[in-house]
Amino acid sequence: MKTLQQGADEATAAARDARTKSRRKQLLAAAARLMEERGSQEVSMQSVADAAGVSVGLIYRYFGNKQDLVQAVIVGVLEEFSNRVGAAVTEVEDPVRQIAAAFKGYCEVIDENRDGTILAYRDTKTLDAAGRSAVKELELTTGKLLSKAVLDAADAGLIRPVDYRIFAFQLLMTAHSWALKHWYFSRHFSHEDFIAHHTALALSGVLRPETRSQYSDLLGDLA
Amino acid sequence: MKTLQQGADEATAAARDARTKSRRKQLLAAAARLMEERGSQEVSMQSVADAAGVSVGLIYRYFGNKQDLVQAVIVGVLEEFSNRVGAAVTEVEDPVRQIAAAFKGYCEVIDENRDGTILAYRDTKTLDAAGRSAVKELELTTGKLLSKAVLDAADAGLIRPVDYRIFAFQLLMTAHSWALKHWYFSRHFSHEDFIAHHTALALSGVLRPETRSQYSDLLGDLA
Amino acid sequence: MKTLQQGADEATAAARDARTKSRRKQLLAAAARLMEERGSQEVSMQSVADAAGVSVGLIYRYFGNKQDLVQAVIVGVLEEFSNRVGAAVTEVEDPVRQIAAAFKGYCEVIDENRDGTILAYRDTKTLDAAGRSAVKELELTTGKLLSKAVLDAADAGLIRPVDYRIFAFQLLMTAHSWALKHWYFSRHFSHEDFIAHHTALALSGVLRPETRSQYSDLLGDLA
Amino acid sequence: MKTLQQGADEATAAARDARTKSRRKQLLAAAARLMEERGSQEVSMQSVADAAGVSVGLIYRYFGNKQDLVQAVIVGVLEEFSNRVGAAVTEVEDPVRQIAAAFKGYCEVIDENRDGTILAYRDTKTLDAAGRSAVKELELTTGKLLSKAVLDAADAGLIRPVDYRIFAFQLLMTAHSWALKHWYFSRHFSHEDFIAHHTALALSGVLRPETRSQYSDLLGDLA
DNA sequence: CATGAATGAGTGTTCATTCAT
DNA sequence: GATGAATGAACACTCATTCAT
Repeated sequence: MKTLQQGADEATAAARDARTKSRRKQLLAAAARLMEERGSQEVSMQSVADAAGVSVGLIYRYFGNKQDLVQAVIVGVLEEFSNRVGAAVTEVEDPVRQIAAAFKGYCEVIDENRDGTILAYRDTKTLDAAGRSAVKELELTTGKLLSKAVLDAADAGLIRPVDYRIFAFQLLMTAHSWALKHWYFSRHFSHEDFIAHHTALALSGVLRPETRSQYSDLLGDLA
Repeated sequence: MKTLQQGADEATAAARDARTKSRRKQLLAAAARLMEERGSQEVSMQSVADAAGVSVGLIYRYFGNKQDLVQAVIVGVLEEFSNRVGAAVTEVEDPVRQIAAAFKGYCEVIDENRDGTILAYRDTKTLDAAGRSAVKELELTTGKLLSKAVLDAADAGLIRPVDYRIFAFQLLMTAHSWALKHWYFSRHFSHEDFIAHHTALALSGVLRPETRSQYSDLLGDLA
Repeated sequence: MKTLQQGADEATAAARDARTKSRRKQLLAAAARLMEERGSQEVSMQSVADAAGVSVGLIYRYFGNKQDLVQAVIVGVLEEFSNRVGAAVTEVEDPVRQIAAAFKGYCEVIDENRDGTILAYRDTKTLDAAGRSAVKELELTTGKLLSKAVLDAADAGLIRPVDYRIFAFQLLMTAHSWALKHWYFSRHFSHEDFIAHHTALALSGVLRPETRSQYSDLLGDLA
Repeated sequence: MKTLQQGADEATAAARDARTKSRRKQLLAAAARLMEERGSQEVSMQSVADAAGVSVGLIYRYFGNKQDLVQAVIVGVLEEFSNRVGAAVTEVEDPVRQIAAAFKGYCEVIDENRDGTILAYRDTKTLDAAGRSAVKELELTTGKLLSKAVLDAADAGLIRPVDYRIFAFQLLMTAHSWALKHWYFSRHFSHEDFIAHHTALALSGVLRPETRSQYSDLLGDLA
């Protein structure tokens, strides 16, 4: 049985924990906003503090040093990517349509956080070995969501015998390219068109002739 | 008619010009080496001077400031890319094989300068508007070499009606991905395999059914 | 006559007082350990709190600021010195042997707290005027224990007419030097040898020729 | 034979070298003044720069970091000590009078740089292992000047068989004590008296009975 | 043309101290 | 009494840039 004091201690400990978590989030959000805008190197700890409305010293209670903060921002971005793609995949049954859904989902997350994507590309190099590993791990996790769908489609005999890693990572890179080459693509295509074109192009490369007709809605002009 | 003095002046002017150019190259080479290795932010002007065996002050005679130097390095990298890809394209006749040749050429240049590729991705953002424009322009130039081949193939009725910009930029990005995701691809594929797989995948997506057989050597397992 | 309440108040007041004192001791002990190890400048208030198992804020209830804490640590060290030397002196009768006993006692206390000795030397300067005075006062107190023995020996006609302050402080400094120059002395002498040599040297300088033979046990080779 | 250019190069190189040396001295002097006054920890690099009339950055061209600067200051102090004591010793013949001269010389240097002495005591601990070694080495060097005289005196049969290291280091510590306990000694003694008293006390401890009369001028009241 | 000493604003980081709980 | 989150001034150190020589 708990004494009153223990109950109170637990309550305050829980409250403190909650505050700690929200502080972290607040700092992370401020840092993410600035770093996505300018790149981590151009963001000083002081500017993060200012943006978050706290003092510099406080950041160091939540993140050991700047590199830790940068890593947390990047990991945060990638985690959200992974979560949302996971959700997108599970909403469909047909493996080929799963591929399309995952790709679409990924493209959409990327679009909503283009700056985060670019940040991950630019600043992963500044992390230490552990940080880089963590980032790669997350990317692999996301990649596996796609690989799974590709393997399922292959097992079902719906697609040609393509190397699933080549194909899956190609899709990932394509999604990234919307952020990385936005200056070019956005000049010529809406994001929907970009997704449609690339979905068609990718599937057109792997679908078996006899199954193409089932997916003519995805193939567009390439049907 | 030229006086002797004028002749002498011209001669020295020319000599000076030559010396200026070689100094620039020397500085650029030193800067490129260091920046590709560590990223431009991690390279100090002093370290460039040391690597080039000159004084810091001298760099400022050839490049207005650090950003100028970074820009010159990146532009240098991209120019070499462009030149070498141009050479690769013109060596074949068949438009489809031109596409394959250009892609292969690009991949090879990228492979030989993976660090330069990454540098261009990481540090273009630090340039001013003019610098970024210059870089984009160069990338477009390279892209056009591919686009041209794609359009020719389409005109010849060899491929399906794919958007040539989507397809061409896709090939560029794929080549880049060898550098950008080298940690992943090199784990599973030799560079030759990487090229072969991606060539097959890309062409498989656009070749018309009736022409596929002509290019079965390029399509590999996807033939 | 005391009311029950008053009695209770006194009891709790006494209890509080006791708790206060033990808290002070606990903090002081933690601080002393750390500061003797690393020097006061290298010890943060947070690290003292951690070592004592309390919060930072609590330290400020017992010591106004860091300087107060440092001062209390140093004073504590010196007080212990004084107490222990006092005990050593009173255990002998013969004034000359008192000198030797006091010196030996002091050397032993120093040896047992070499770090404390060094701390007092290093960090007294960081104290304010009041702190420095307090420290000097304590040192004088200790010095007087020796001076007294010296004066007694002089009164008894056992030693030459040496300036007692010069002689007494010399002994103090010699004892300190075991801590201050430990890197040197410990390389060549055990602590017992150190004491023996210095006792002999010091007494040899002041003993009258006619009394030397009584103390040949203390004079060693110098007898 | 030297070309004109080579001659010019050498001239400028020499001039630069001279300027470099004087800059170092200037910075060292400024740093020494401040650090002797307040202790190295209380002196910021900025304050050294200000005192020397230069910018902070410049200090780092001459001293790798703050610790290097502190070490250079302490070493500078000790080197001067050593030099000046060396000069004092060589001016006399009689070994016993050499001891007295060296001690007197040392006391005088200490008196002229009491703050430097204290600095060496306080801040040697903040140096790294290499720095501490360098400092100890210098102290040993100075110690040897005294040891030599002591050994000579022993060889000449002028003094009792005292351990020369104990005796020599005792003299060093005594000289130091003028700086370390200046608050006490200066209250009671002029520096001359301090030297006279301690010379007498030290020699009285080691002189053989039959030689005392030769040095009655040094023994004072203890004669 | 070439040097490199000199500048000084700016960075990441620490830590004594306060105060709401 | 006791906590520890929060503050912010201070620090050591870096580096792009300038300019007298």
